Amino acid sequence: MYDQVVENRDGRPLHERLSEEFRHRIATGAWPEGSQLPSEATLCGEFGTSRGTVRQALATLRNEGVVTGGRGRPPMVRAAVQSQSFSTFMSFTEWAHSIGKTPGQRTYEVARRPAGPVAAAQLGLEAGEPVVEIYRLRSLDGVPAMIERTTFVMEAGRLLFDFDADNGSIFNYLRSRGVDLSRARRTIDAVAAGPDDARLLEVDPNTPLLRERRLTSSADGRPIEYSEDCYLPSLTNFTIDNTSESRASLVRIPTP
Amino acid sequence: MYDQVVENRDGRPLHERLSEEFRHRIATGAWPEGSQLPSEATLCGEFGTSRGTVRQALATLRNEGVVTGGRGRPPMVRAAVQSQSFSTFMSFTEWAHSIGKTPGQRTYEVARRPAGPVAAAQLGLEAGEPVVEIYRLRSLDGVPAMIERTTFVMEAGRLLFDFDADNGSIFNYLRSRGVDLSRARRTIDAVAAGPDDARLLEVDPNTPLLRERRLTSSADGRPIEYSEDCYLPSLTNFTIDNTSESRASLVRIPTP
DNA sequence: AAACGCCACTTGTATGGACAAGTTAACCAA
DNA sequence: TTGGTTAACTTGTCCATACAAGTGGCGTTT
Repeated sequence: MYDQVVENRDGRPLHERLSEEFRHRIATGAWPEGSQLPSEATLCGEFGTSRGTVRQALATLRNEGVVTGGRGRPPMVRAAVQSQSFSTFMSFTEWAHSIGKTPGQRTYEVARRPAGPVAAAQLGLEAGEPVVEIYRLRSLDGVPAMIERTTFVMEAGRLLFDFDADNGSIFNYLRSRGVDLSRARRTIDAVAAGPDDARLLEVDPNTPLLRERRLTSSADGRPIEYSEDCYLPSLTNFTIDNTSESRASLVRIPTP
Repeated sequence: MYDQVVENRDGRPLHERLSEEFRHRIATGAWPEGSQLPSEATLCGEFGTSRGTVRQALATLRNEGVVTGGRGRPPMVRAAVQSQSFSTFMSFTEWAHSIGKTPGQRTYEVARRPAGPVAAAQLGLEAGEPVVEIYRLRSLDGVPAMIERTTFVMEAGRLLFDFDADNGSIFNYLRSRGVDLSRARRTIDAVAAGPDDARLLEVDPNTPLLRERRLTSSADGRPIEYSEDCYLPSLTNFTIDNTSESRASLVRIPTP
């Protein structure tokens, strides 16, 4: 019955396809929130795999916070915020589509200029080295939602002059051009809207904004992009589930 | 040589002691950031355990983002923000100590009163059911840092009348009294400081604050506490590392 | 009826083996 | 010297097994 899950030897690991199937069952309500899911032995029988593989699949759901556990206790489906894939979390465009809204953008500037001190420090450059900066307003269903100030190292930035910044996702474009974007460090705080941002977001100056500073790097740690994104908190915020079983990946830190 | 790690059969699982030892080596610089750590086979030999156990220990470090991997590629120590344990993340007092600062608090109110609509909805109560509310100013090294408005269900709240709220950690106190606090959902956004909060934090009204709304529950999902904590963003912010390998546990969501 | 103990079942922990897939370095050949 | 191939090594995946530890239900005993 579920042979298409197991037989599909397209290279994807088995435990990955299993965890995907489990996620799908939870999303569709086949395994409702709060219900206890089948025992590991049952799942082994259903998919014809070993227990280790089933446990590996369940483990990925566990540290997404979707499934609880406990010795002797059957695992339960937990009411958790649904996790987002890396690309959904990185790309405003993809995120907007995933929540059923239409993303928009208006680009005010694409410029090659010497790096400022903050961006240079984050990107590991000397202040004054050339970078590409983009200044955009992002909207959801036509309503202004976020201001984006992004600084790219030249390696990635030079590609942007061939890109219509008013049309689509920079993240997906750069990926398609072979740029390795696979790590991101986000720091979240609050700032008052400056006069420019306030005008674009159509709010009063000094309105509090939710700021996300993001340093995106390649797999081997070379910085590619530094961005300061200011969200209208009435439209967007950030959520995380924590449990006592796992160490927190989101951490509270003192400002230097 | 490392027999004390393996031989210590005090009930703690072996893979947990291993991952702790690994974390310790990274923290002390025995395994410097950016270096590649010993092969799994080497670690098996060193600790006398099987490969599965070593891999399980490494896996916990992996989804904290501390260690990278890859087939054929030796695992490397990644420059990541150090993770915080659940209790460090939950308890302002414990967090302050972990960063070498002295926590302070000044309690302005401990009151039993009917639940307001927001707290009641979050805690799953009828509006008007009795709850215990606490209003506190938290400080770091004597400097005001955060305003805390917490609402407890009576089951936990009744214990607080026996507690000196100006002295120590409510979280640790409740835990010691047997209250099960093991899950938390945090939502982060930005708000303008109201007149009361501004006066206590010694800032101008309408200064942007970093707001964390937190619903803490027991293991089986019963809500215990709902809190709205407003941080001075100049002193505190939140940070998270993301990679393309894992689905994001921190998610961006539209405000209802 | 309540308390207790036993037992089946479940998950957590740990071991061992096997193969696949990728990396690195040494080696040989042109 | 340069290029490509090979071989050793490493990690990812998957399997099978065994035992420990906790849960819940059943039945007996009190």
